[in-house]
Amino acid sequence: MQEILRRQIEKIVPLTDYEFQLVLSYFSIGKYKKHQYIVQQETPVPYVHFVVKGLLRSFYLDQSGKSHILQFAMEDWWITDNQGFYKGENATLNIDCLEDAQTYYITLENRDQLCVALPKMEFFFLQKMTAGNIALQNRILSLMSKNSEERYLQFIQLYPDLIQRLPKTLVASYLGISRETLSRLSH
Amino acid sequence: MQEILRRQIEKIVPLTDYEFQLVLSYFSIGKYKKHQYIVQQETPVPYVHFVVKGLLRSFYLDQSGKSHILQFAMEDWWITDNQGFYKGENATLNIDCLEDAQTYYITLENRDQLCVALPKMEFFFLQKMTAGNIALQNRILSLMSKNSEERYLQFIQLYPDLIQRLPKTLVASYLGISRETLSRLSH
DNA sequence: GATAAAGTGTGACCTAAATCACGTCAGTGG
DNA sequence: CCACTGACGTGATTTAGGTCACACTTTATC
Repeated sequence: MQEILRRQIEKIVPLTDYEFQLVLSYFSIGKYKKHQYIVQQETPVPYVHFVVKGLLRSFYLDQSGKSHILQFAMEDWWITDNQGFYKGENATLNIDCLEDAQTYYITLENRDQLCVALPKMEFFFLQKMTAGNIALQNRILSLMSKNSEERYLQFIQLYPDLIQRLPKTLVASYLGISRETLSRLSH
Repeated sequence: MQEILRRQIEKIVPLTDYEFQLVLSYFSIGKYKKHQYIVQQETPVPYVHFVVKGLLRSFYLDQSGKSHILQFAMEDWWITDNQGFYKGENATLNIDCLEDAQTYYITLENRDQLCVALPKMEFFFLQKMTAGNIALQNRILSLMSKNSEERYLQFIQLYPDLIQRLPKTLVASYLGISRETLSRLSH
């Protein structure tokens, strides 16, 4: 179970058994049930979560009550409200579980201390953050330059494994289109 | 001129004079004229640029020939094609100068070596990347949840200094709306 | 195993924004 | 000083996608 985290880190920096145990010692384990919230708008965001099992989503509720999915996170993904977590502000997003889930979570203080104890972890986090940036930029360009169908096809291609676990309603909300429009696309 | 870079770094990590000279030694200075390209689609992306003077933009040309502005960069901002630069791929974006410009630029190898020579710089880059992530996520939510007018007003509010230096055509292209629609907004 | 709650498809209609097509004006460069 | 280019506004028309309203099916839940 912890191997999944180790494997991800080792794709970027090698770790001895001892070092990995050290890494782990900064994390806690959380178990959550479907529909459970782990971050709620207007409340603090103490943790970033590494998903070990299950499926979560972060979403924004706009003034008119519509929800917009910013991110999904299944096994091997990280999730939090970045703005709240890194700037120490209250959440603007909600995060809840689409399936029963288990995560390793860490506070910002612990993350920073981990980087002091094991400096190569800072490089790991920098690489992850960089990869996140690239993905976000591509999503922006996709929103600006592609129509609904093209975005849907791109999503299928990028996340073939995710799509099987998601109702189309949620995919639509991620793509920024209505449920009905998506329904009409998949003939 | 170099003070602008020093001030930005020192907002995150303190530097001695010696350390700052060390930092600088990894950068080169580039001067560019209005309309000049510093990154071109389908070619390598050797540098990330810190803008010291002037104004640049990165944009994506889609299949139909429409251009979509991903980012502006004026003094005190960083700019590159992230995907090309960090993954060592050819550019998918173009970057050109909207005004005569001057930058400090650095290769990925030099950045990494700088972080070895002065580890706190890695923390600096991590913080910058994190801030970038937050901004990108907010932009995505804005694209998904706001209409043209709301996005325009938000832009004015976020970048009051930028807007004075930009023709509305380019602002429209950044916001993902047509020139004409933007024109009709500002009554 | 009954009842409720999600998920999905589809028709009818509406609307924000794109597109096309002008005209005007300012700046720039030969 | 003239010609060209880019910026900007504005009308007329089109269109992708949103919204509303139903029906039907599948999945949870007590």
